[in-house]
Amino acid sequence: MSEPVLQIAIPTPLRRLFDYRPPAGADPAALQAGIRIHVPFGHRQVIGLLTGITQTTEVPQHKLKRATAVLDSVPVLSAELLELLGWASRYYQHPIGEVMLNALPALLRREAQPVWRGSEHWQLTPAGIAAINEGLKRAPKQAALLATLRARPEGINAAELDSEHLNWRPVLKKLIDKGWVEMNLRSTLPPPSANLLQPPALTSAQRAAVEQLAGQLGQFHCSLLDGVTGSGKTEVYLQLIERVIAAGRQALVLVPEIGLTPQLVERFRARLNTPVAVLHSALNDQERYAAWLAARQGEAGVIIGTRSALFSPLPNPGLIIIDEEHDLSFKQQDGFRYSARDLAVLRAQKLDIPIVLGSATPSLESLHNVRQGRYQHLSLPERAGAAVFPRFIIQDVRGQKLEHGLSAQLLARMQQHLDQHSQVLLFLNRRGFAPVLMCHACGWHARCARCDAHLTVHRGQHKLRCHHCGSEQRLPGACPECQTEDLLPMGLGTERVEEALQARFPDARIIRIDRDTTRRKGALQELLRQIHAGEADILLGTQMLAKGHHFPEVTLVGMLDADYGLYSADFRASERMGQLILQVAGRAGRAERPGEVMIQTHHPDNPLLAQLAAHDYPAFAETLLQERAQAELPPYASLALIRAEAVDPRAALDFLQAARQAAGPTGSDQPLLLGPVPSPMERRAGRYRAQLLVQSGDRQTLQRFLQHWLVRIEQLPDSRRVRWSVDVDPLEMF
DNA sequence: AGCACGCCGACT
DNA sequence: GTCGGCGTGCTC
Repeated sequence: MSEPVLQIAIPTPLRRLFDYRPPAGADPAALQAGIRIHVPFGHRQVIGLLTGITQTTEVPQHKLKRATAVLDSVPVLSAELLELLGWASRYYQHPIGEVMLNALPALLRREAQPVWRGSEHWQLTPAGIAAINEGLKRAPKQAALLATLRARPEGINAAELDSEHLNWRPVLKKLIDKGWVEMNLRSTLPPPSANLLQPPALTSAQRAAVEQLAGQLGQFHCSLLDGVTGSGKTEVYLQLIERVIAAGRQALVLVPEIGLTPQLVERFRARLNTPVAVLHSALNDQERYAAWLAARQGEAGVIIGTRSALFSPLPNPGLIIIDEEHDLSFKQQDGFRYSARDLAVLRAQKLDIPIVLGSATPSLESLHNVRQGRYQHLSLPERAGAAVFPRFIIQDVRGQKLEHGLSAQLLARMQQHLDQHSQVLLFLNRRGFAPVLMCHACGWHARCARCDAHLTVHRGQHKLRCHHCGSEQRLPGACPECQTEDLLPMGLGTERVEEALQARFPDARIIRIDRDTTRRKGALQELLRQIHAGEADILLGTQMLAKGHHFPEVTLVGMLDADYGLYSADFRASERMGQLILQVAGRAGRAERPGEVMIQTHHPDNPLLAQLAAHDYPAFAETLLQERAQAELPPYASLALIRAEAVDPRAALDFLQAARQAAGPTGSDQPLLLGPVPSPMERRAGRYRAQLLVQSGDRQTLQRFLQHWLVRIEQLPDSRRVRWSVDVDPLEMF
């Protein structure tokens, strides 16, 4: 009898599995698909994943090696996940070994037998409690930290402290030295709260949605929960999850990167009678492994996380929720370029459980799926509570003299709202002081040495910075070409608007929120706290300000420049602009004072703006869908984008040209190849970039084509001298 | 991607 | 004489 052959996924960019003989003396019963296994690979030992067992192999006997050791007694990937990942590897054309191993927590990728040591958290000691009662007048920082600790008798970890305190470590050290605080290691998730909050009353639409969805638990259903901002989608999720937990099953909740805030997690923990495992980028490897274990052991009834949490083990699957399903962060933008939203739908289907895609501004893809009858449509048309929709004002700024980007009308309205002690929110999707620095004498522009881009002026830090490669230099005092000291910052950024606002409204307290003001850990949380505490009058920011946060005191929203999305090279720009405008608008308005949204534009007659202003997202989406259908773009066609980059100016284009040749003749039943062309920003970080677009009306056709074509591309002589990648269903077209 | 092998230039 | 440059080839 011959030995079985193990098919192993190896973390390498090679697009295949590798065959091995079983480890010496291995128990055949121990060789289950989904276990990790040590194997010799080339000249090193690696951790691979057993995906299957066969009896035959094409590999010649002399090449076939013996695996070294079985590492797991229980599979780390269930059959269900193995199948999903195999499918994803084929669909996204990404090497199977990288796909499989990436689905595991880093600790399992690296270590044969990781040890869970527990995560650090801190608690007050009885002496600490006594100290608070005595009062600490001379040490305000210590007092503040003690207050936080007192509010969390079950203990608080580093990530949570980061969100509430700046530079807390030295202060904490003092408290530990005094014996007021002790560090403990927690081995499991915090247990569910002893006194859970009661669910609030639902609106009729919320109740209808919950009932409809609850009636469908136990089998696959994909529903689009189309709920305007403020309509209470989260409450629908919570009540649905309560039923899933009551049935002894698990719910997986995926949220966008910026959506996963401590407040959201708190809300889940305060309501749900189950341990909640949280997976996000700020976790260290130990914490990530702990959350993964809690999911796999079924201890966590809810797993909430960003994109990669999709691959969490779910021994008792009951429900998947994708919140803000239109959000771009569900698509990974490098390496394994998967869409967590799309794969989640497939996972739910394979698990035969329901999935809910929630959004106030659904993606055109999802709306299309509703029309095709693939998704069920549930809508929450009203804002919960007494909140009213804001009124839109389309402000024509053509020919107007703008004061640092602000029209007279917007300034006047701001004054009105500020006089009524309301908050005003201004949105400008450009950070820094000015996007261009020009010499008034000779016309010189500050350009990045490594990119085809202007350098942005950051006046506060006296820097010129490239927003594409991150390089920076001192702000010059004089033109490097003609030495004239007459350099003009041109155009607007949030920093400049902030300065202008401060001059225009000297008494207003202004808070700017963009990547520059929130870089420090915990800085965003602190600014948000100030806003909620009413310590701000004007909020100014980039899209960070638009997503996920709720500002009940804001009654006026101003979009300084809505035009960039209307006529862009990227066919998705207008969809995104619309979603952003409605999201920003959703920040305004509450019971007593309905909000206003002023949109400054040079295209006041654009029908898309009119549809948004009428709160008619369906009509807006319909217009865009018709455009997409006409242009044969997604969701009416499938796309794949091959990107290439190289230091040599011609290499990327030449490589893609060769790739195009390698595709052979294109018939009418074959996908269309468009390009290669230089990328919209050809040079970035010192590399020249190009792209080749593949388009087909049929997904399957595109799949089959890519599968054969990529093998040929890999055999091209330049395929190792040029950095290249495939992006199936690309969202960003450059 | 790693990693080793291999064949030509300037060094203790 | 050899250290090391990165081209080329392989990974069951």
